[in-house]
Amino acid sequence: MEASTTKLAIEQIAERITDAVMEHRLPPGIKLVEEKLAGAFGVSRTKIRQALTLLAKEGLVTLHPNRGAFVKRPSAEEARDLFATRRLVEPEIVRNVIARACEQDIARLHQHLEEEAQARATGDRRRIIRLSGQFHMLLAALAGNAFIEKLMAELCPLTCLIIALYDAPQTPACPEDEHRQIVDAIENHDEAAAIRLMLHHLEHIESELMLDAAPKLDIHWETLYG
Amino acid sequence: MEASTTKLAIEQIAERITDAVMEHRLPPGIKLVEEKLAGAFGVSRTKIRQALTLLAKEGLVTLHPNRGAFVKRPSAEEARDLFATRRLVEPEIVRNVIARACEQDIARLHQHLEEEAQARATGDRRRIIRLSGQFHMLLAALAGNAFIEKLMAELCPLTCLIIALYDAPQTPACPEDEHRQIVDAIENHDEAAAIRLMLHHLEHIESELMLDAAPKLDIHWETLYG
DNA sequence: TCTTAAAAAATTGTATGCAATCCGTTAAAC
DNA sequence: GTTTAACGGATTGCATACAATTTTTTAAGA
Repeated sequence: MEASTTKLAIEQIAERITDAVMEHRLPPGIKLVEEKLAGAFGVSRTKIRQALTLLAKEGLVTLHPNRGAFVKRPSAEEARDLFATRRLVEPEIVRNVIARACEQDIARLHQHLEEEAQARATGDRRRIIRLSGQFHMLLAALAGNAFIEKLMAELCPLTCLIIALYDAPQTPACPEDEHRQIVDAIENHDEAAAIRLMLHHLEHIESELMLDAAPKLDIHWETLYG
Repeated sequence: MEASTTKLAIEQIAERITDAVMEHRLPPGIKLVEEKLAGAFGVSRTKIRQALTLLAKEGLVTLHPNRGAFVKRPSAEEARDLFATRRLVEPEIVRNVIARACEQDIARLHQHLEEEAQARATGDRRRIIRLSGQFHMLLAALAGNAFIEKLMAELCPLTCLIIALYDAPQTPACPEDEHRQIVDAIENHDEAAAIRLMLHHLEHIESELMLDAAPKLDIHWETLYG
């Protein structure tokens, strides 16, 4: 979120804020002060304001009138709705990818798995979390339906947020081989297996959350910039 | 789109523009000049601009840098993607409504059917088109999943747009009884029938479009305000 | 008459300034 | 000591002014 020399479009600003949320650098509930962001990005408040309305539409940010913008704190019910939606949509994504993917697409998937493995090897937890989400966004992109792709582009950052809020203290990040197994099944055109693995993967993520417990209340200022 | 005395929030501005699109008052491809809208709504361009970025995110408007905002002209491929998405999502909506709907919800559905019948009786074609879309939005709202509701709130106006672009010249609006039959099946908790009717309804709408022909090219200025 | 070039008008992109609102602090009252 | 009121600073909401860009108009040339 450091100032940049090139002029940023509002979508790019929104994207950088989204990345920060996905990497848990901006925790749920934190206030996004317009002037601070304007300074950080080297633009006027006008553009920040537009970026924030965009993010609010996306659902990543909550706008309280006259009080400002805050990173969303999804309720447990929203979290359940989100996973229900993903369980509906992602099997369809898998079906479409199997039906449409060319060699180049498969190569991109392998490349992504490689990046994930690398992030795991270096222990870069933030990158691991973001890449985990982006795996599903990549799949959605390869499925070739613009609306479903856009939906997943919203649901994935929100999922990261939910994990930040409801994750058990010392849960390890999603096991890498679940992603790899899904790619394997896709490559083998084994639709049933791919869907089963995807659903299992989603249920696995959701089951490790503590959706019945109260969400984490406080922002962990000490490690915010750690 | 006339000027108003009360101060409009940007969401309300976006909503009024959406309504105008749904009622085919703003045809696909038309340019939305910021100053004109600002005058019409009695606000400054700043707010119009935010409303337009919102609508662009929603997919109802296309933003060409330095050239302005235009009501979207969805391609045939986008139209097919849209219906594919609706065929995926709306059966789930029907399932959830059957599982969750209380008497009050059913009453709202009946009330809506009544409004549709009334619009049909008075021959108010614009209102018929908008209400047809809003029937599906109402169902989505009753399904109780915020993400699916939001998705449908985007897909329905776009569907109206697609109908404006690809509809056969003298196709009558969707037969009313298809909506009524769906509500009947929901009331009877007949999930299989409700889903079958919904899919049939969607296929019916899509099949009457001329997605293989070139979209209507020009804006019909003569009847724009007719 | 058609094409090209230049000037003018219209429109978008961005920053800034000011009013309205909210938040935290201090002071007063009970 | 606790609650309430009022002040000052900070922040948001909005309109406006100006720069950058595009579109339209006008004029000249082939």
